[in-house]
Amino acid sequence: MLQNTEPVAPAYRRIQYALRKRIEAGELQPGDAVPSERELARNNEVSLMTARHALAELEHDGLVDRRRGAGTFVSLPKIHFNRLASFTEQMASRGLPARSRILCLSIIDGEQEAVARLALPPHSRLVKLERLRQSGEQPFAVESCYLPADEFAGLLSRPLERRSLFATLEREYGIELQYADEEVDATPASARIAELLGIHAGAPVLRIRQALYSTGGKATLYVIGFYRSDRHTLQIRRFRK
Amino acid sequence: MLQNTEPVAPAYRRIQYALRKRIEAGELQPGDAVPSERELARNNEVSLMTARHALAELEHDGLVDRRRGAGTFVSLPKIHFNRLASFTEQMASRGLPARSRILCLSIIDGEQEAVARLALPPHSRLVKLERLRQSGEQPFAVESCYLPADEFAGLLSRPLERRSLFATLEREYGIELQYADEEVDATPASARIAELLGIHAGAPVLRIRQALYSTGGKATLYVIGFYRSDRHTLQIRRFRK
DNA sequence: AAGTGGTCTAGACCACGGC
DNA sequence: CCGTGGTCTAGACCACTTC
Repeated sequence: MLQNTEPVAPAYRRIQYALRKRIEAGELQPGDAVPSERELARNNEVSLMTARHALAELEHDGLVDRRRGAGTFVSLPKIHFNRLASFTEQMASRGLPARSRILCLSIIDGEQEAVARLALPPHSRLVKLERLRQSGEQPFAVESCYLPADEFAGLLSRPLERRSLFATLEREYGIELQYADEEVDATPASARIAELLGIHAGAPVLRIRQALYSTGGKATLYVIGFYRSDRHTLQIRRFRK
Repeated sequence: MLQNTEPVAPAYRRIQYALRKRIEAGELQPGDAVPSERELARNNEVSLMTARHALAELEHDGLVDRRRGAGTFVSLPKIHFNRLASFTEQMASRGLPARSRILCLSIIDGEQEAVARLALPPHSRLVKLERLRQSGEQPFAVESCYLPADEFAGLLSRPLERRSLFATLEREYGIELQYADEEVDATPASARIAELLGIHAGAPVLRIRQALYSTGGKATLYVIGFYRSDRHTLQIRRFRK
């Protein structure tokens, strides 16, 4: 007879989940000791190896530090370097007011560069969303996003004024963005860009071209942005190994 | 009586080491199956958990992929995105000829920005090394490096024309560079930079300021570089999580 | 069906840290 | 000294993939 086998999380996952929640809730602060392997084993009625597995993975994820002879401690909140974040998220993390104005939202064709970067057949139709990014009243970037029209034509009727594109893609389309490859260079502002950004034509702006990939390595979004370089610097951390 | 207890690597480390060597030697190619947990346990006379530990860490390090029911396989050689690399290394990885001309190598003081970024006392003396970077005969960047003069005055008599600064620091000074924080923006070329790079004054160039940190998070090297943006674009990969 | 990785047990001894 | 994490055993059952 078939049991009603609802999938149950492994013990070590449940232990991790409980600890994560206590850390996120602030009940366990950075530097605080978390329960030892033996304690976790007793309290959760699992063997030492299982409790150990839970803590070892948490350490690997950077949530805790383990010190032999001393214990396991909540680690300092890790700074996310090189994290792919939406404009809205970036501004929020700096405590700045984020606004954007939609300059263009339509279906286009003939954007060869975007089509190529999205690995689509030539002449594919695209949704184009162009926005002026502002911090308060100060404009500092013009960003154009391109997506395959086949899948995302519905975006034309979404409230993109109010909700971030990332959020819409993730919540309404179930898209899980994974990473972006970016190409950065410096270029003189065109007359149009200059006017939108309130600078002189020909002034240097930072140009960032991003191809964003979702689960499975599928290219789903291509973005070209022009940034006033007096109001925006790009921060990167690179590692030797 | 004290045994001659020469420290011996744990069993799982020895297993990892052996597998790593076989992979590096090309005996195990990407996609090839590596011995299963049970095989490793038998052959190395360890328990299953120990063999498992060895493979689990190798997976975590990205050397192998594990698939339940199928086996453990050598993973595709991972590409190092966002790797901190010297000019010499970067050019080599693209198969381009790298050259540089030293414009200035001396001890200076009064470079406040560099002093601040290196977290040194206000009027510290610095070694300044300024170089014109060329790919073949084409100049494409001017880079100025600053290091604390106290530690690195000896650089003045090193053969920096022939050997990369990174290599000199790593081999002769035992410095282990770990990571760099970079700030990128666009700026108009000054008259001097323009002349060196063979472009017009005021043309947009990419400005990259790097603080390089060695083991222990110590700031060791500060670099300001100006890059012709028609010959150099910066590539970054950002991750969502 | 045979083999694989995933989870887990109920112990053991060791090396190390802090008191 | 005691408690901590680090390593390890000799098994077990399960879920999954491959054939």
